[in-house]
Amino acid sequence: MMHQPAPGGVVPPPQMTGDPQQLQQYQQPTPQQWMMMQQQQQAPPQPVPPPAGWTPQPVPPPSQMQQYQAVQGAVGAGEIRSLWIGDLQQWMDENYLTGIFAHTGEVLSAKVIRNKQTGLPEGYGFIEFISRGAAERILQTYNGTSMPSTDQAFRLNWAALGPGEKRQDEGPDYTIFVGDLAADVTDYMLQETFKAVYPSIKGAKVVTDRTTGRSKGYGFVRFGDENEQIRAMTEMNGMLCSTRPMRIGPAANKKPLTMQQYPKGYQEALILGGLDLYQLK
DNA sequence: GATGAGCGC
Repeated sequence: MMHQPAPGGVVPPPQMTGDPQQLQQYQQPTPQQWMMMQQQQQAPPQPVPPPAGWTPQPVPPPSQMQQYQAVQGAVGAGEIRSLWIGDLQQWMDENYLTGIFAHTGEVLSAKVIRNKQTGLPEGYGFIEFISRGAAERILQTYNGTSMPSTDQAFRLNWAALGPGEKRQDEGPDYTIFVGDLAADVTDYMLQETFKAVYPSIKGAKVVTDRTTGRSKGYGFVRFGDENEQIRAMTEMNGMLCSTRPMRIGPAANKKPLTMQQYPKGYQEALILGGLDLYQLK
């Protein structure tokens, strides 16, 4: 196992006594506010505005965070020290997120992304730590384990961008399906397996069960270069990743190309064929 | 087990 208990200085949470990858049905003593909110939430499945009293207490940042705020400027600028967190439930707010890691003293802030129109959480957020190392420890230690007060697994990853940065299209992705993966294969391992031979690799993702966080045994690898995608389909089929040979197939692309990504002649054919432009945007 | 969906104003 690559994972290790958090090194000195960081008190591991109580559920972290064993292998973090072994999911536990551990239930932490439940803060009442969260439970109450959870119940409110479950009763009427509301599409629209958060009930008043959604947030039990406004978030006064713990005083220790302010100390670290000062440190922040000294920390390497441009260093990514935020984690992206997904699969959040609706009642999980900034308080909840910072609370989880408060004992480390290394959390700077948390942000839950909400829909601008409805104000409802989008199901993901960001957590900023005092350093990349701190964030990495959290990622290693918690990813895949149960979130407090739930049997929902943490889904954590590096934040790809800093706040305010724009995600730019680097062109289309060429994706392959990879099946027969061993249970221990992670996004990172999958990507590394291809990286040396296919430099255009953009990312790899192992599909996991939403609640347990366990691998479903298949995933996707994205390339920037179509030729590398095509080569990988044959060259990597049957190659070992972790302990098992991969079975590679074409990816069923759920996300259609944008109109600009089609070759010119093909665009016209689509239009003549009555395919609406807006379906492709 | 067999075709996801996840990046901030």
